[in-house]
Amino acid sequence: MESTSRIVQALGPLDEEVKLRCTVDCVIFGYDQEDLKVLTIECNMEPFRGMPSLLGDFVAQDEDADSAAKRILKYCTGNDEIYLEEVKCFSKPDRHPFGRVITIAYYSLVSIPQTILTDAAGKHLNWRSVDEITCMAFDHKEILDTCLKQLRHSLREKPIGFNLLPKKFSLKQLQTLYEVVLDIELDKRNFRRKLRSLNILIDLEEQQREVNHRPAKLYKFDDKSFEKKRSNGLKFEI
Amino acid sequence: MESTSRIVQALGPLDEEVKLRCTVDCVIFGYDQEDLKVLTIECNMEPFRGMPSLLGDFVAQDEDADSAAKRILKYCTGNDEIYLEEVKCFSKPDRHPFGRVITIAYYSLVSIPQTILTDAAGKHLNWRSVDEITCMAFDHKEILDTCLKQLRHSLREKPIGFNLLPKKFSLKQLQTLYEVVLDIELDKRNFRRKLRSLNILIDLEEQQREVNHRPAKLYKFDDKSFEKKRSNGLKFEI
DNA sequence: GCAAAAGTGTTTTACTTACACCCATGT
DNA sequence: ACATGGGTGTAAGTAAAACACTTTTGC
Repeated sequence: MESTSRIVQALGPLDEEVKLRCTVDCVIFGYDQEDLKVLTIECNMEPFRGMPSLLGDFVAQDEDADSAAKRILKYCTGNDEIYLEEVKCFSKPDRHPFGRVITIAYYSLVSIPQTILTDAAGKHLNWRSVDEITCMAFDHKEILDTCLKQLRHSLREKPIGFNLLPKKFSLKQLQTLYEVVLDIELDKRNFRRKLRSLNILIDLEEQQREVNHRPAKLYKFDDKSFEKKRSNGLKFEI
Repeated sequence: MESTSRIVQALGPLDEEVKLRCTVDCVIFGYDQEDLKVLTIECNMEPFRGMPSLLGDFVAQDEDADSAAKRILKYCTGNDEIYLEEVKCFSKPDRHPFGRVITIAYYSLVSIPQTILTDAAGKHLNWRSVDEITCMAFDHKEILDTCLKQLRHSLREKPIGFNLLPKKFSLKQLQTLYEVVLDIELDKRNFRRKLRSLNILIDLEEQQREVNHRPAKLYKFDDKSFEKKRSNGLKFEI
């Protein structure tokens, strides 16, 4: 630091060299009742050509980072009412071969069967199992790992798992989701008791159809009720 | 989004207008056995002249955001071995009167009596009680509030409170710290039992001196032992 | 009627909460 | 000897964990 004034002024007029590019990258997690997947696009830039890349773009002049992330979600899925959480800024000086670029990383959560990838994007987009991705363009593998860690943490302390399921889901589907993403085993009866006690599910009085076994009851997440309970001190924890 | 290629390429050569300035702001929390305080500097820029401002600076060409934050800590305190946590990116297009500036906000934790503010910075720096700050330069009040919320959250789930105390501290000091920062009351015996069970404190077999009552035993935080226990699944929670 | 998954209670154990007295030091 | 805060244990209540059988549907 050259002088006090830099810090004192904090933000005075400066020369060009401190300007840099800023992007957002979205780790779009998807779930299809099997695997946790992540949406990738094939990179068409050397030296990463052909490698899977996260979905990202520059932050435009007239938008903030959140808006840029939502724009990407809308672009890929036609929808921007999607759970979105900022995770971390990646800013190593040499992280991008084309020059100084910092990236705000986000993750978001969708149910794969309920998500229609838009035509324009669809041609290039792939859902890949997070377990199977070993190598990605840029530092995207590091971003993915960081976001996955954050997802696992948030999943245990906030009721966000529902975003990975269809609007209507069975308790078994919900339990399996937690087991798959967190790589743990849960006791069926204890899991159900816990959710019953939280009182954040609405019984749709509807059943699964066309399953060759006893059909499960369907529920939806009662987000309004949860918000009310949370402000009264309800602690969600799986 | 104009075209697929922006997202596909993710980061191609672009014109100048997407470049912007990036700063870090540090919410340096300090504790003096009384109040939670935050380090501020008097803003010398219109239209915020005279108002308290957080400590911040531009991210330099050859450093990442973490390094910039550490540089600020070193500049203010002569020390960069300080607890530091990234919180959020602030990026509204109109947040800064001098043009497009995005800011990565961090908070850090120090014990005020153990912290010597460096001469150069000292002239302009003030510790202010977080309760008493109503108005700050730029969007720094919003940044402070966000970081304070994050601190309160992290304090309950990670053993970081020690960073606000001297290296040697009594159990009473530790309890009071939690009570002050979280604005709650804790039961003395239950608090002590919990810490004993976590087994993350080292009894220094030393006592307070020059107090006009029974002297308290002094402890230090056993960070190495905690890291070992944490990787074996120990959950810290106050 | 059989295969396949849904649904349901109880007991044991661990953790959390509430609570009151004696102890060591300085003055 | 007294004022001040330091230090300790127990009992009751609540939440977590472990565990097995009956029910409903499709074929």
